[in-house]
This record gives sequence, structure tokens and C-alpha cells, in this order.
Amino acid sequence: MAFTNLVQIYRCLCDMTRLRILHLLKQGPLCVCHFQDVLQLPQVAVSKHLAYLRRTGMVEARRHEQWMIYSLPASPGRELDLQLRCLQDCVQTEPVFRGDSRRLKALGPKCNWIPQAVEPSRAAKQAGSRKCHSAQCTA
Amino acid sequence: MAFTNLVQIYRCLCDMTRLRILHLLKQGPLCVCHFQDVLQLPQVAVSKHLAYLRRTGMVEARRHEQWMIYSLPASPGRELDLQLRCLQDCVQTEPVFRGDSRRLKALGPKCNWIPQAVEPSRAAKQAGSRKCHSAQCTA
DNA sequence: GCCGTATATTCTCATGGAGGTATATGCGCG
DNA sequence: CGCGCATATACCTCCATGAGAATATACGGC
Repeated sequence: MAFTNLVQIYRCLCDMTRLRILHLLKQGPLCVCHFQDVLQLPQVAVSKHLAYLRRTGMVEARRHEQWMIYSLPASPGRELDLQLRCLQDCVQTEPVFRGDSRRLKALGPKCNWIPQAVEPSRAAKQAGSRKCHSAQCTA
Repeated sequence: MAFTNLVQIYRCLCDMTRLRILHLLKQGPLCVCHFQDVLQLPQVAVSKHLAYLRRTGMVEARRHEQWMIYSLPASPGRELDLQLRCLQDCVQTEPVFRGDSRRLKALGPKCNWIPQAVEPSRAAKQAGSRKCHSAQCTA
């Protein structure tokens, strides 16, 4: 009954915050505090929307030390894949989403758990790079 | 602010009945009583969903004698167009939708207001073809 | 074990929307 | 004009879910 899935996918997509989250995830995995920074929304909002997306299989999550890293499913279903592509097309030129992308880029290189470095080097750890370096994270 | 639109489009799409309606409309204009037949839902349900879709610009309606004929917008926005295509792709193989298509075909030729004949011939009118000939319509 | 940071869960309140029944409107006919 | 059919709207009830505040849990460092 994949068609039930389809409605569920659409339910996920009919909220602007979730659209923005998915759009960001298209560009790579992210942790919650980065979503906070980029979306400029309170933690609870982000967290709840992520939980929603997770419940319905739209995103996956794994823990890395203190951070939860969210990403698009490694093997999304056919429908989800189509929908995410379509979303991307629809969103390409929208100011809000472009703004998000911009803020995301501003953060990107500061993260020590970004894909290439999910397992931070021992050196990095000792250097204190355990922190979440995103702007708002005063950790 | 086309992005508001996008969320609205998704809101329309997150209901199975509306998905089925849109899928049917992809195959051509339809009147309410045919939706009833094909979807096998009560009139009020169909009518309300159509009203919803109409309010948000997802479908257009025109009156033809006693019937309201609904169709996809002549010039849908870019987003809507993309979404409808995507929907089509997602839905292609789903039993529910295939069932709808089948029932639709069974009705099709009987309608005197179908696109080719929106203005029924005088002869047809006199022959009593004013009626809505769909299965359930005991008119 | 305690603390701080990161994230999740719980609760309350408010809203939207789906389904159903009853009723209203619009149209053509006689 | 009154009737019947096609369709729309109003009203009600129920449920999902969004926002926000407060609280709970998880993890690493000391």
C-alpha cells in the first residue's frame, strides 16, 4: 500500500518548516542546532518537526556524541525520491530557501561532524573541536 | 510569494480523495456526479473537496446547464504543473488510481458534456441527452 | 556523581480540516 | 411558477497537528 505512503509524504510536505528542513537536507546531513541557526527557529520547533519527519520515514537520524545528525534516507522509496526531486525544482528560486542555503553555507565548514568527518580525528577531539561550532552554539 | 502557494499545493495533495480527483482531472474535465460514480463517495464529500481545490486554484470550474464541470487550470503555475506531473508519476501503478481510471473509462463516452461536446447539439438535446448518463445518475 | 550542552518529550491551547446530516441554490422543463 | 435534478453551503462533531513553555533524557568532561 504505497499509496498510503504518498499521502503521508504530502502531509510532511505541507508545512513550510519541514519543506525548509528537507531542502537543507538535500545539501547534506545536519544536526539540530544547525537547523536552529539556519532556520532561525526555537529548538523545540525544529526538534518536533524532525521527529515528525523521522516518524514517517522522510529522514533518518543517527547520534554522534551529543549531536543528532539528520539526513535523507540512504534508500528512499521511489515516491519519496520523486517528490524530493520535484520539491527541489519547485523551490530553486524561492527567496526563503535561497536564504537558508546561504546561511547553511556560512556554517558548513565549521562543523566537525560533517559527512567527511563523522568520526572526528583524535587530534581534533583533543583540540576541543568536540564543540558544535555553529554561530549560535556557545558550547 | 509563490512559496506560500507551494505549501498550499501540498495541503491540497495530502488527502487521498483530492489526489484521486486530481488524477482523474488529468484525464479530462469531469462533472460532480461522475466523480461520485468513479470515486464512489457521497455527493457532499466530493463537492467539498472540489470546493477546497477550487479555493486554492488547483482546479477550475464552469457551469454547463445543470452541471458544474471541473478541470485543471488552463494555465497552472510552474509549481502546480511540476507537482501534477510528479503526482502522475507517483500514482501510475497504484491500484486505487488504476481502478478510478477504469471506472472513468466505463463512463466516459456516455457524457454529453465531455470536452468535444460541451455544447451539445440541438438534436442531442431534443433526444433527451440533457441527462447526465453516468451509472448512478438516475436523472 | 555532578554539570553543562544538545536534543526529546509532555502538556496546554488553538486551529484546520474531514465526515455526516440537513438545507439552500441554480438550472431546465412543463 | 412549481418540480426535480445537480450541486453547494451551513452546522456539528471528531481528530490531527502546530506553537510555545516547562521538563526530561542523553552524552561528554571533570
